[in-house]
Amino acid sequence: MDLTTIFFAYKILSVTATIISIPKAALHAQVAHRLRQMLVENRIAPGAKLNERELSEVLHVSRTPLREAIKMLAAEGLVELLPNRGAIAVELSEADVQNTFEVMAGLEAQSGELAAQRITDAELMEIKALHFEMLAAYTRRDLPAYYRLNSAIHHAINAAAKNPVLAATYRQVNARLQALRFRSDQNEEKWHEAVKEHEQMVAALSARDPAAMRAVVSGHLARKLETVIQQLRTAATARPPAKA
Amino acid sequence: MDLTTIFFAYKILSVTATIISIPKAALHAQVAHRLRQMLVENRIAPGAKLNERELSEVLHVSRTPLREAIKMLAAEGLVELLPNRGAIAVELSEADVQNTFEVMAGLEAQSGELAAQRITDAELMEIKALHFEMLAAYTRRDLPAYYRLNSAIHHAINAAAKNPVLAATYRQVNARLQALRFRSDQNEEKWHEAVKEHEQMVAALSARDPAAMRAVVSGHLARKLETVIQQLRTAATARPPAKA
DNA sequence: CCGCCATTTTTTGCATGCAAAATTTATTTG
DNA sequence: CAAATAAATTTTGCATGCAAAAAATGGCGG
Repeated sequence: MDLTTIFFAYKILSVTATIISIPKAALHAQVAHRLRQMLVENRIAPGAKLNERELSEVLHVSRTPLREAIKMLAAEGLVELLPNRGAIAVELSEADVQNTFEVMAGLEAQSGELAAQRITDAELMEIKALHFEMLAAYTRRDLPAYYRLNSAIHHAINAAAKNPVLAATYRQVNARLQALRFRSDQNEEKWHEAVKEHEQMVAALSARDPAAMRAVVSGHLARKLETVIQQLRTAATARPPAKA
Repeated sequence: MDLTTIFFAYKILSVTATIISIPKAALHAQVAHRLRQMLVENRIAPGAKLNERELSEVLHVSRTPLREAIKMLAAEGLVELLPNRGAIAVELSEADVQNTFEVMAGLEAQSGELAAQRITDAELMEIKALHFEMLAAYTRRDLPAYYRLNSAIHHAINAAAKNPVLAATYRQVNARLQALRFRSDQNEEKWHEAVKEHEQMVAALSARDPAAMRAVVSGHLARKLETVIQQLRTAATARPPAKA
């Protein structure tokens, strides 16, 4: 066997990889992704320390790519760096939650406003379909399915706004809040309100009415904030401190 | 001399450091700061490669903290990571610039809206003072001073909005645009318009009129986008490609 | 002379090593 | 026994080393 054969084998693999387009992501990127998930799913509690040796063993990587991933998460606002003391998962105070929600509300309102201007008929139909699926999940009181569809709808609205920068900014700010919502159970009445607000969103999008869409989305987020704050307070009284 | 003396000396230093509060920032943070400056000031051209060996020599650090800093800048959207090929300074297409400006406009509009609701008399007075200083700079056609004061006013409005998360998000998105504005010379007519719009902002803040403030800020940003796009196009025709 | 392929050189990405700082544990003293 | 200090341990932060990938160089045939 000659080197040419090896070379071509390599080329084929390389091309295949390029076509599949995910040959293997860089290690630090993989680690960042997994850590992000762990943070968002509350598998790492807010305030908990990120021990480098420990995590490098769990994730089967050396400390170098792990540390690079942690720096990225810090820039994203998911962890906080303490000089000479490593990193901890961000712990949002009630004020932090309010401020973050305020920003989220602004971003979603803008997203909705733009979507109402730019949405295509195909996109609108798909959102309507998702909306009906969500109604089904609501009727069954299937919370996981409801969340999944709710998130899909918001994602679809973002896509319809046709602004990738806005979508990325939204995702980044939203990531910090995901950890909060992750285990939030629904109040029946609020849930009903939320569903009705979603109806109004679909109506505003169908009417291509940006101002109406902004108003509905803003109100929707304001109520969501209320719900989260309530849960935050009851949770805080039940379980005083946060630990690693 | 005994160890106790050493211990107390350490404690004193430590406390002093805490009071002064900048004993020495972590190396990766310093590097990130310096790189950020270099990118924003166009000392690293858009599209240019960030050579690790080269930069580590210039900045007098090893590659490890440098790489950590680059990862942070990537998360901030100032550089782009190319798998196995390092990082390059982001190069914004015209569409990117439009999308980024759209987000900026939304954030500034919200910031203005909130500021109009929450600004204190003291803050308002300071903004008015800065505004007069800016008028002085405009009258002298002192562009650097004008920019500095313009930026100070926007910063003050952000502060008056009393939302640190919004301010941080604003800063991050704005950083990507700074590189563009850095060497933009002013068109006399547009400049005059901008100054008039600033007058309207002060008026809206004084009147504590959130809706008016949002409208003025939105218009202001829309015009700024126009100016930047114009300059981008003339610059693009003058100097076709970007190089390292 | 130009394009293509093999070889060399450079560069990136990750692992490891080592010193300084922080934390924990042990010990001493009032 | 408690407070405080000293020693030991752990942990972080940075530098260096090494393998793999990419880029640059050089040689070959057309």
